[in-house]
Amino acid sequence: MYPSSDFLQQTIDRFWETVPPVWNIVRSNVRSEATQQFNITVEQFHILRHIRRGAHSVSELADIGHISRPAISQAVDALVSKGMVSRTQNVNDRRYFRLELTKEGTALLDTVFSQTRQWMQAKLSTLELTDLESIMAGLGLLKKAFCDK
Amino acid sequence: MYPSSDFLQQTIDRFWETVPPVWNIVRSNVRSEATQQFNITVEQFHILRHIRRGAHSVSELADIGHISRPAISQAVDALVSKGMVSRTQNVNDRRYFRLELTKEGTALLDTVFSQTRQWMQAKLSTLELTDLESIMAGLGLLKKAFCDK
DNA sequence: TCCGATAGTTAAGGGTTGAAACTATTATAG
DNA sequence: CTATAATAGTTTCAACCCTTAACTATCGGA
Repeated sequence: MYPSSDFLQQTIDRFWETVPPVWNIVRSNVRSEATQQFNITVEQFHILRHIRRGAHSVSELADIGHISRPAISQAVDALVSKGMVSRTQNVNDRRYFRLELTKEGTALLDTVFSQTRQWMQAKLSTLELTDLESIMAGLGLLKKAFCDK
Repeated sequence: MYPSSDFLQQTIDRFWETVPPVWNIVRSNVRSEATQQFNITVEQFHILRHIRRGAHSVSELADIGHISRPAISQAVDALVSKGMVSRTQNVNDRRYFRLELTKEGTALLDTVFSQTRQWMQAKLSTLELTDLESIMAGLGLLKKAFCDK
């Protein structure tokens, strides 16, 4: 047991007192932006984000977001009927449907994301550069510990 | 603009690619532990945790978790009817109801939390002590930036 | 050709959520 | 000492999310 078990405990406690509340705060900010202006839910916003970042299928989205495929499928369906995402069947392997953002979807994502970014910037701008570096490093390690392999 | 705007962007990007997936992973782990053994949902687990940490009213729980009072109220209700939480009216100010864990609630929380902790320990034990310190620091700053004031 | 794997969907059921309106109780202003 | 405002908490409601299980369609290899 390399890292002292005590310190591990404290880190886990810190996780619990930080991640859920912070995520709820960010989430409700996104919700108010996205819902009021575009009638888009937070989960749908997530999906738009991931599609732009290169996830082009339901399964990929499910893997990345660690959510079940049916959940993704339903959300994508909503986005397609809203005209934010297009779904085109692959010709070579017809099991695949390639998801792409439409022009409207891109515009929506740009708007909501830049508003959210601005809000997050305001929050984070209370910190020094070294603090940001610290957050960057900490999150990177957290991601590594939980998401890798 | 002290911290370079660029680095701020990168930090925000890192946030988005880390927090939601990590939280989903942890969430589904808790869900499978708590649901299968005790028929308790993740949100109810949260509430038990916070009550033990000293939140003894619906409003406090709502503030801490950044969730609406009605949502808390309903979840607490479920926990009371499951016998995990007791609700007693304050004699001096009868608007208040003090929430406490019952013996069963404490036992449940102990079990689920220790299982979750074990699982998280396994994940985090791939890291060095300095990495843990880094996570601890980063999360602390994140909490400060988003939750304070 | 048949069987197993893969992509995705549908169906059903339980939970969550926030807004708005409501009750009950206490504090405060006049 | 009332009228009013503030606070704690609940109920209702409508929309939503997620999971499991079962299903369709398609592909790939034995």
